[in-house]
Amino acid sequence: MTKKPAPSQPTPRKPTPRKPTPRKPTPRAERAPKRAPRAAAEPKRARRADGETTRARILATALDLFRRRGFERTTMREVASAAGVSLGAAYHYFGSKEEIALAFYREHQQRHSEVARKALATARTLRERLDAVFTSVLDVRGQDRPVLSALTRTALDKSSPVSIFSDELSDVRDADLALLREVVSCPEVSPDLREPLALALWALELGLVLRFVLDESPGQAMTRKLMAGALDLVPPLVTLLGMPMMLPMREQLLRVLIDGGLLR
Amino acid sequence: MTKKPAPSQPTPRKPTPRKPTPRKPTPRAERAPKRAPRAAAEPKRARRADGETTRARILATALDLFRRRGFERTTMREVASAAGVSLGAAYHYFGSKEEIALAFYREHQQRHSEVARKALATARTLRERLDAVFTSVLDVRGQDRPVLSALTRTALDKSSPVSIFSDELSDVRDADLALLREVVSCPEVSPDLREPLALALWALELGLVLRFVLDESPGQAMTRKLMAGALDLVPPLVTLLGMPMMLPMREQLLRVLIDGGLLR
DNA sequence: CAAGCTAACTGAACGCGTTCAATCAACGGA
DNA sequence: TCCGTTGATTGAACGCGTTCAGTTAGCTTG
Repeated sequence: MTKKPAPSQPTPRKPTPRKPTPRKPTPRAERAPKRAPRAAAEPKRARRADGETTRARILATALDLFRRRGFERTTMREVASAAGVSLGAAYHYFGSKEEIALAFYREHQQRHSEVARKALATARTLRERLDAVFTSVLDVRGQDRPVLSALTRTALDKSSPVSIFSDELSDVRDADLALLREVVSCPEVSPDLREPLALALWALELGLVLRFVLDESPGQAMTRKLMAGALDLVPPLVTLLGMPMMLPMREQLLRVLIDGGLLR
Repeated sequence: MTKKPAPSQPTPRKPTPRKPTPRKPTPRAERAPKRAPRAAAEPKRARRADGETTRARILATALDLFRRRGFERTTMREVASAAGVSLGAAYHYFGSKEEIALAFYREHQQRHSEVARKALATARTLRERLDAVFTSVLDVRGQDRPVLSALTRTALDKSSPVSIFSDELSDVRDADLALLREVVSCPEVSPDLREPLALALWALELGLVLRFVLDESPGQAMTRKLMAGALDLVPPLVTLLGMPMMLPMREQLLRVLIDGGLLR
């Protein structure tokens, strides 16, 4: 059933590009240990799973397939059937394939924050602190480099909700920036220089990760060297910027960043 | 005809992601004025057009549709039928939809080179010269900003032949870099600083264009301000870098760029 | 002129992401 | 007890990019 032949219109029926995404399952409260109320002694799986569980299962299955086969080569049909649900069910929980990738990226960011903060705890100098964050970001990203390289293509697309610049990912951005704000919170950096420096370091991190993802040298040795060099360069640069003769330039730089909508 | 039901394999039949692109029509030599040898007096269009012409027609049609409807909303079927050819013919000349976009991008680069070089001819100071290039890039890109914003997503994808970093676009990259090398070829910049500075300015240009494409402020005023600020900042920075006290830092920076595979 | 070759061209079919009308299961009142 | 609501779930269908087995037109060569 579900007839809808209507072969009269060969023109595209969908004028909107792709933006609906009005999904919002999130049942919010976990419903007790989950047991059938009538046939309480039934050992086999509940016929109707609760949403949270199914969502988690789809996500885990998808991430596993992404890692093993890559993002592009994994189809939504594979994800659905490997997770034991129908294709439609997958779309009930995730608005698009990219939205699953977003969850993937979130997981990465979280792991990075954890590892980096642990390393930051014992780091004293600016160089050590920056090293803690940059090394850990490459280490964490390195485990899924092939998958990430397939996702860079969506990272810049502002029409996609999966862009680094989208509102949906603002929390990830903020978490990353927070990490770098911690890095610059040390006596070597004068307070009024901290905010713009954190921003600059965030941009540097983005570039470094991009270079890392594209780096085909064995073990990504190129990017590791680049990182080491950047680490050596930043502290002297900060010292230089802190000198009194640099004040006019510093003020100009700040004005530019603010006028350009990048700061404050 | 052309039967091939084979419904036995629900698994994807195409293990390779998408990379063939072995196209190479280019008949190379234009075949005389093109006229039917037997019915010489026939006024209607030749039944079989020559490849170059058809290719150009498809390209022009596609660019027009991209500009009017956007890249995503334009389908290959629309392009083909608007150009008066079959779908297959379009794929005979262009390996993919993105490959047409690549031609689009090439056209942009060419226009930019022309405009910028004209402005460069009368520019003396470093600031004026950089202004010539940066202003013209925003002016040229500005005309197709909406279309370009749909293409940023492919710009970073190394698996796509349309990435800025792909071999297919190396000529465009080189042309852009050449422009910036011209910018730094002035007495204000010491010769050994020119190459790394050109590279840095190229990166700055990329970032500026990205900001421009994402900039939703009216007239992209934000990005224009940002550009003006950057223009004010670069010459003093160059002067500073040229000072003797900066020599060790300069050498270190150079070593880093070379080690990181970004220079030389 | 026939045979052979090659580039131009065709359109049906495929696989994939995505949509949607419909069905089903569980719960909360009346 | 039945009814309405809500969310989980299904799978057929759609549109699109892309592929490919053909066909056709125009040439070169014998």
